[in-house]
Amino acid sequence: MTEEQMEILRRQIAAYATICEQLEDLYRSLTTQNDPSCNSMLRNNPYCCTPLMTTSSYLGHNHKLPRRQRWNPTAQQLQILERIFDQGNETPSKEKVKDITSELAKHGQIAETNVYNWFQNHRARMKKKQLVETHETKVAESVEKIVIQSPKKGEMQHPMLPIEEFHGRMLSKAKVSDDHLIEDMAVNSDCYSAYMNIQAENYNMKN
Amino acid sequence: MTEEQMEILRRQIAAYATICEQLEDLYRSLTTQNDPSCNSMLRNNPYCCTPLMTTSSYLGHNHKLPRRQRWNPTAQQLQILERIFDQGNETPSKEKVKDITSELAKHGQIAETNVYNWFQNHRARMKKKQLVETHETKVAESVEKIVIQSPKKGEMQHPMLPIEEFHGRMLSKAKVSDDHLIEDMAVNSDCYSAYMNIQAENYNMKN
DNA sequence: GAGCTATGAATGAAGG
DNA sequence: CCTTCATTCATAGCTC
Repeated sequence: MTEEQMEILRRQIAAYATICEQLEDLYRSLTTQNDPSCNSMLRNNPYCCTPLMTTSSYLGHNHKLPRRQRWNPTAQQLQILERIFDQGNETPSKEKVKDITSELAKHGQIAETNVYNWFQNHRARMKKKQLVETHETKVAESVEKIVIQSPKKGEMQHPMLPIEEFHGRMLSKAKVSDDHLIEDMAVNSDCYSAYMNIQAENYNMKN
Repeated sequence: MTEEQMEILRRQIAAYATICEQLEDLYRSLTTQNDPSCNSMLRNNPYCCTPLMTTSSYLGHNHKLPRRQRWNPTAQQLQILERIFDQGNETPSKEKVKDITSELAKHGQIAETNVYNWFQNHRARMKKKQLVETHETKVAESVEKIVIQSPKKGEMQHPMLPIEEFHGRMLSKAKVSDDHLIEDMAVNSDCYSAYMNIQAENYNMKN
């Protein structure tokens, strides 16, 4: 086989490689079912991407497997969305969604469903986050009131409270019902961690 | 403060750090309240994980106190999760997640969110793996049956089938319904890639 | 210490 | 709204 024949073969292969990619795209655009294997069909095939297959540049254009993408808010869009969300986080009406969408369209590609979904998701997920923040606030306040204020800054007046005594002090202030007791046990273990670390830092500051 | 005192303090802190983790686990095993903050109590506490906390090796065993930026299942937990997954890999309900979480809490730090995420990820990734394997099996079988057996080894009896003809041969055997037709289009693009590469390799072997 | 893979987590989207 | 899925991001752990 002559070098010229090899050259022809390479061109042919390159051409077919592109056709394959186009077939993949066609498949993706036709099917309504998302098929994750689709994306990696060529990539994971041991027969593909052999040295010969890298010659797709023979076709003259660098074909870049376009992927169907989901909306990704730009930084500006996010900023605006969060601002609107903060000033009244009720679900916006249809009219409001329209307005917001046209506003955001100035800063990038967007559709009304994107806005709607964003508010739904953001609201639900902020709500969950709220639980975490509530918990952390409890820890911070408890440590502030019960632990930090007792020793003077920069020194340790009493060496490390035993954990039982520490919990006793915390629980005596916190217990309301059994449920609350259990919850406060968790808060207390955090508080005690904080307590220990602060005490240790105080030691360090003296050295 | 003498160095000896510091040493005692460090040991004490390390011991209490472990106690705190155990308290956390206890809390998780007792509560049925969905509390996503639980997992990140120590992690998100600004007072934790200060330099002094890295001295946990003082406890004698090399428990390296990973900073737990994200949950890492223990071997036992993984084993249980996979067992549960295998006996019915539908997404577990909220109640089920709670039960599983309590069960796993006996074997180490965990939160309901972790369990939920694990099932989501595991299910999705098993499914994807399955599809890829199915696809690759199809490609291998098709290439074996239709492509490789036709030319004799080391030579090419007919130069490169045009892709239309190739697809015609493949589809005539594969078509069952419209859905299957579409899917097999994708398989065929892979098969043709394989076909081309094998033919090309045959050429190369002769040189 | 720069890539690579596995995988925990975050997020856009869809359906009920 | 709530749940769930598909996809993407991020990083811990590994290899060279």
